[in-house]
Amino acid sequence: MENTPRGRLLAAAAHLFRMKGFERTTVRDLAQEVGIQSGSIFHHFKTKEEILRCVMEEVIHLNTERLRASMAKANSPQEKLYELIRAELNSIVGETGEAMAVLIFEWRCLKEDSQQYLLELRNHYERIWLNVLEEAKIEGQIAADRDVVVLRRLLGGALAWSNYWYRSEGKLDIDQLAKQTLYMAFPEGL
Amino acid sequence: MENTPRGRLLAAAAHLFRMKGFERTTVRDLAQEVGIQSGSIFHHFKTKEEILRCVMEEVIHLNTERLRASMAKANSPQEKLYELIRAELNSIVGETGEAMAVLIFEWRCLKEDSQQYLLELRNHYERIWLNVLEEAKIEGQIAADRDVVVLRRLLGGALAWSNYWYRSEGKLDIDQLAKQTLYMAFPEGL
DNA sequence: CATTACCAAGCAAGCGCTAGGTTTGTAAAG
DNA sequence: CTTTACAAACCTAGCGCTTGCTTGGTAATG
Repeated sequence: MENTPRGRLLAAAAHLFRMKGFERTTVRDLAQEVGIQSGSIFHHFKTKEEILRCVMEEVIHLNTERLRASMAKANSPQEKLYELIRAELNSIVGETGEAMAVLIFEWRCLKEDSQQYLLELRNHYERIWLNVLEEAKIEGQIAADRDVVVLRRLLGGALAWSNYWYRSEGKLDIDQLAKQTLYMAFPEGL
Repeated sequence: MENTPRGRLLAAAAHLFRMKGFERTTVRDLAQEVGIQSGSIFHHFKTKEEILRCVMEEVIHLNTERLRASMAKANSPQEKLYELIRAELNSIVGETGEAMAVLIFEWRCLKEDSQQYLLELRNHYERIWLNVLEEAKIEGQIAADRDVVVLRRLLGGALAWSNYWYRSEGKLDIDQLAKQTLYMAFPEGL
């Protein structure tokens, strides 16, 4: 996030929303976190909900870009699968982890139209995944009788969950976890 | 849930908390759902938080029992793994699905001591899983270089996620999904 | 001298929860 | 049977507090 008043607010919001949840975080909490008065927030954002939407929008954009970048350096389908997993894992347990958790947990706090808009962004992200999975299936890295959509959902859940339990200070580093996940999801490819 | 005023309140609470979240659900919403006045709720529960705790407590107990029951009819480690997956999947996408989602999403709304108490119940549940996984590893159904705790977490995430996307009306039934999950997680055993 | 960033004060609405009284179901006592 | 007793279930009314947000103004920057 940029070091503007707006950027600082979004960073603080991601942190507080993650810790306490959107509803339990008051605009006064948020204001205190960045050292301004609660009313001043509404100079930067129209509503509290807009802050949430911006946090989510930003993290989706960031991670879609990350996913694209990781595809650039991968060649074989096998390598692509590993890089996808590693990229998503980094999104979830890395710097953007708080915002990712917010994206998942505070979804219901958005109004209908915000949900619709973000859903489209999210679909672009998922398309990247599905394209690679379909390609890998054609090339035989994934067994013919497996549904790639179901596979993506199972895998997405497994990865998303790591936000809950994974701590980078532990003995398991991200690349190891990515390998374990790859091994779990794509035994045929190894 | 029993058909008592209390039971009806808990069922309605699970439903509303799932749809709107704990904070966004007011005691007035809840009262309207069961057809009483908002003040009457506090004849049955001391606080709103207690309602949440009871919903969670009940679903953990229910599912632990379900897990135990499913173990009773399984023999081989392989069969046990399948039954565990099937049981957890039924907890997540079946009747208790709403309460399960509440357990996951509204955790932060609990006070510290409620969290501590429920964590212990949750640990009993997880122990059943880990015992079976460790047994399966000893018997060679799980490769020696795989960490069963990590495996359980990946698998737990994949299953929990199904609460998001799985609809029983679709073409994929629960047993099929359980098989796909088993296949993903334990390729060695097949 | 406009734009951006902020403060101070407070409003209207909604919140969880309480107090005190009323109804309803049940079962023993007369 | 009827009466009495009593607790569980519920209602009415509203208190005290917090919430998101507004308004009208000030200070600093370029």
